Amino acid sequence: MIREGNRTHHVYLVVKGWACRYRTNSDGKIQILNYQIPGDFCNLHTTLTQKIEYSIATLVPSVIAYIPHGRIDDIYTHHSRLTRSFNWLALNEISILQEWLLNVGSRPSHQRLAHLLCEILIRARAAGLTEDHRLHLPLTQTQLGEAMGITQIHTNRVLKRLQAERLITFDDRMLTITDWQGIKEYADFDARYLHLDNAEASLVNDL
Amino acid sequence: MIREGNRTHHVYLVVKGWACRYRTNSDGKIQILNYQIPGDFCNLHTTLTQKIEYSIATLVPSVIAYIPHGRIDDIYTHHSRLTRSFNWLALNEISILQEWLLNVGSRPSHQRLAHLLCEILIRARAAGLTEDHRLHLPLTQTQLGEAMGITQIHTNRVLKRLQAERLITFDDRMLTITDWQGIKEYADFDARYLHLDNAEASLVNDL
DNA sequence: CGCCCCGTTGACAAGCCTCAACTTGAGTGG
DNA sequence: CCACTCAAGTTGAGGCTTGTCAACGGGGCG
Repeated sequence: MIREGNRTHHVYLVVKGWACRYRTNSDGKIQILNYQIPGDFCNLHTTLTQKIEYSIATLVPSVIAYIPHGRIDDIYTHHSRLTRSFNWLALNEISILQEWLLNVGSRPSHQRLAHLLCEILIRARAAGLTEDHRLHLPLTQTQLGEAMGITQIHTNRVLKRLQAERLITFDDRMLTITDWQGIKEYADFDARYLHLDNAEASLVNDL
Repeated sequence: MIREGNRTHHVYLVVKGWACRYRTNSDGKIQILNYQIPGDFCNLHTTLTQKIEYSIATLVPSVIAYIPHGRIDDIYTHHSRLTRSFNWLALNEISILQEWLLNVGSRPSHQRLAHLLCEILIRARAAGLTEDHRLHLPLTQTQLGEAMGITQIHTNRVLKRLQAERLITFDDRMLTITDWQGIKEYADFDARYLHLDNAEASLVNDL
């Protein structure tokens, strides 16, 4: 959708599908910075600076809403309640990024994957994408690895391990958490950082 | 200064000294999320939710300004220009966190350290803490390691390596970048993500 | 003097990466 | 309908990076 370094005059909102924000370093390695599911903005940054410092890609065919910057500027100047909501979204992104940094910086790969899957399940559930503890997860092992800073091959081995420990099953893009309490403890996962009790969804409806 | 999970009624601003935000996982490992130098806010988060999800500590004896939340709320409702500045600060923190995530997730430890030192030099320079390419850096090897997700022992080895490659010297808390162009290329460092050309400092003066 | 924090160094082990080969399934073109 | 290609996944062997454990030195401070 957009490449690092370009300019854009729109903010992108995922309506349907999956997208991700990522950066590449000079070795060509990709680091995924966050996933976006329906209801998530991809590039809040560009509401204040038009230059974009990361790339955005859809991971499956998706429906994306384009919101012109002028519209956002309008909100900033005339709707203080909505402006606070935007601020809230930015701070929420900080929370998630901090958790990812903790995850990548301090947990071994099996806990790292378990933690990522926990986050994905909770966020997907909030977006209405789950049935019980099942979820269509359209990510390849490569893309999961890029979010955790490990290779696709190692992601494969760690996925096998989580399945062998009877915490999940993952076949044909269908993820099932078979032991939610177990994986939460295994991953040291605490959902509070996602702030899902707050009314972030209302912002989307107001637009 | 504050521990994870507490509540606070103030936003902290570093006036003099060094502080850091960090999280600990259940193994007791610490991950530093950002350093704060004079002019930096420690906990913008608490402007919207009073619960704090990370700990904050000073790294040297420091001077910290306490700004009551009421004051910030006042700004949100009456000063739209300043509100935008706060929003800008939040988005800037996102930029830095994203860069840290890229650093920890995709670079080997020697590049990781080099990149961190580049960032520190640039930010310290903007805060007027440098003389030329020298800087009093009051961080222990343990604290540097906690920002990069590596152990103190390995940090020691990597520091030696950067010195052996004649990129830096670091003795008695005095850091000198002896080859700025060299270390930038070595670390794959591009300062744009810090947004130092923008007028973030003006916010502090206005308060 | 003794204690503690910080840094230094070495030996060894574990985790993860790289390289490589192979399988499967979906899509494409003859 | 079949051959071919390509993306995704699987598996094994070997090596590099980083962690762990342990010991030691120096400096600040009670």
